[in-house]
Amino acid sequence: MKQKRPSIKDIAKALNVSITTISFVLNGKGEERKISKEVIKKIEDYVEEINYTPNQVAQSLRTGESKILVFMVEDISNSFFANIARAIEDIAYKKGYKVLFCSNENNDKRSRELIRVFSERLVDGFIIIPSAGIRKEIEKLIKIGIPVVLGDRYFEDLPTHYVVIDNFQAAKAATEHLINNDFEKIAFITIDTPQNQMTDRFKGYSQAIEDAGLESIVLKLPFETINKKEGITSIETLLLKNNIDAVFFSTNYLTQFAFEIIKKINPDLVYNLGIITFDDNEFFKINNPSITAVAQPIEQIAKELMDIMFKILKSKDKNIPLIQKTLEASLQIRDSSKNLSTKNEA
Amino acid sequence: MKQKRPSIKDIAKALNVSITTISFVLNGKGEERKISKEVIKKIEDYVEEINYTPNQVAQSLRTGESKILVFMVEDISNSFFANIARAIEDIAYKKGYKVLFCSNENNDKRSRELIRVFSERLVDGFIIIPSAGIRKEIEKLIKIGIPVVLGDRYFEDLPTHYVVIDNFQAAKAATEHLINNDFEKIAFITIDTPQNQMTDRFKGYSQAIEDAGLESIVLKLPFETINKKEGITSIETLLLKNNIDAVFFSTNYLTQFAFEIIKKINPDLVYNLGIITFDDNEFFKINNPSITAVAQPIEQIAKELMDIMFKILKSKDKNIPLIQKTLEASLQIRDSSKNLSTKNEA
DNA sequence: GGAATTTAGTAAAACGTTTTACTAAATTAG
DNA sequence: CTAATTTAGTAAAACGTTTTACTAAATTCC
Repeated sequence: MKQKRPSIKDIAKALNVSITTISFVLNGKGEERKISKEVIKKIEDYVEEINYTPNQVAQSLRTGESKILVFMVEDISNSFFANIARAIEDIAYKKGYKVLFCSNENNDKRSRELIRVFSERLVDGFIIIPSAGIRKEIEKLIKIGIPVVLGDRYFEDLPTHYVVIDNFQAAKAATEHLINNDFEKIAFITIDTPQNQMTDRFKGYSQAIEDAGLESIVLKLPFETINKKEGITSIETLLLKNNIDAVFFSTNYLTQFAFEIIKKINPDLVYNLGIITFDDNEFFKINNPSITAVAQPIEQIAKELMDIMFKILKSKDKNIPLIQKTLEASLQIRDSSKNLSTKNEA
Repeated sequence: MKQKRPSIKDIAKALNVSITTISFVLNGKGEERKISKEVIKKIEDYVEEINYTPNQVAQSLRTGESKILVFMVEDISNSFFANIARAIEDIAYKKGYKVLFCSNENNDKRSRELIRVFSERLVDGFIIIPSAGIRKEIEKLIKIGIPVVLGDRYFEDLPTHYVVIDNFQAAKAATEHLINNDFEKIAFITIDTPQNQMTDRFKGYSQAIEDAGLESIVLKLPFETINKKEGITSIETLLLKNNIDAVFFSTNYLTQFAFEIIKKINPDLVYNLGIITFDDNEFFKINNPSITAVAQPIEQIAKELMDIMFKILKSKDKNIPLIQKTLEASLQIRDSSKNLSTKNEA
């Protein structure tokens, strides 16, 4: 059943030329290598006719390039990562690269396993949203000479190329926006992780709260408790006991998780709370109330990541200086950060 | 800078055995090939020590297998596809396969280009959500002997393996649900395409409407008009002029698109309309009102797709009988399909 | 008109595996 | 004690490219 695809050798036999000649022609080096017009035409025509395409595996083996990149994210089904993935895909295919996606669940063991699978000389480079504990593995990849670019977060003590956003400023601005709208008991709900995208958001919140002389109310949820009873209880407790009037969520899946809880406690609560979330989403726009969100510049992030990747790939052996980009996020102000009560009471 | 990774040859030199022996040992054929315990141990230890991993490209070239699958969807950033992708990824990596994702934008030209890129003997199989006009290309892939499984839709006149859901029943049940809730002017908004996932949904709606003796109100939007002025006008016109009391959207991005318009026309409109959408989403649960949705069994779809793929891969040369699965969707009943007005008026 | 150069290619090695076919030594059978 | 069999491996081909080093013939130079 399985047909044997034609190889260069078959073409050589059919046209009575050497495989070298064919290879040169196919790689556009015909003129340069002084192959005659007629032979070039003959080869091109025949290749067209039998619809020959080179075996990429053989090309890879010979050239050492696979034209495949890995994009490792926390979870490809999360809209933030899925959107970046889409943008990266577009750029990659335009440049003749393919992209292997994988989800590390922000889990070190899984990250290591994935890196191991790929580093077997199958891929040309890694774009990684790293989990907290894979500093060593990243370091090793770089030492071996495989191009690596980190996204969303990085390791403070490991010099790598990266693209992140200014999480401190973004979180500070978001918190200040709530403060300016007369919210006074503003809670910050975040993930309990040492990763700097989260700690910076926390710092931004803290700074704004401190500057305003307000009370800091923070809930740090362990990643594993999301969508679990333990997480639900923590959020319920916070919402009910602390008499808070606003919440700032540090990431999109927290918001999603918390909304279900809020809805269960009291469907009206969502209207009475000031709400801001990190990471924007189509649905926040159409929700009632529409949700104010810190929007990361998805397209730009993807573009910068890929720009760096291609720069490394082009530079081949010689090391290029570190490229570390910090982009700006933008606050999408919507209904959920309007304060409907305080002013009237005053 | 770039270190040369050790190859079998290097191990052979270091241990003074032949590369054949090493290959046998590495592939677990040591005992079978009567290699002595000591040599096996020596090789395994050394491999462990230098952290050797075989070059997958060379393996691929030799064996003809790349352990890479392609998953081609309309748009990887669409939550429906992103979720299937995630499930597929999990299954694939467990079996030692990697997954290349790509988005065809439901566009024939792009689909063809992608198939061309991949069919160059780089991938072991295709899982494809096909655009309308690539029947020929799919046929060619199958003829060449590359495993192909279609998802979400298929070509009526082309015998292929596929996994779909019973769109007719799902749409009929959803429409009947609206009818049972006393909605009487139920509009169906869909994409103008001949693909059977959509035509079946349309048929399901039509059947239910006809059975109930109601008026059929249908808007078929060309794919290109989504998020464009033209599409906005069409939806606005439908919503305003026809005095409809319910809407059934045939796919998630239509719902998203329409909600923005509904919100702009009149924020309260969303509460007064009966609404059902195809494809469920976390956000429909937390929206106000929560949105009734036809939920496709994501995990099951992914599992069936991969089951079929692995069956084909295992069967190697000999053709296996066609596997065509039709799964059931489930209606997630929420606020948006409750009728708040009609009963009271009566 | 011979040397130098250009033209128009080709042969063969290499990339790193897997696998088939072979072999020399040791063991067993009769 | 010889023949047959088993043990413990090895040599070499093959997968399909790219690329380096080569060459024979034609052309140009002076």
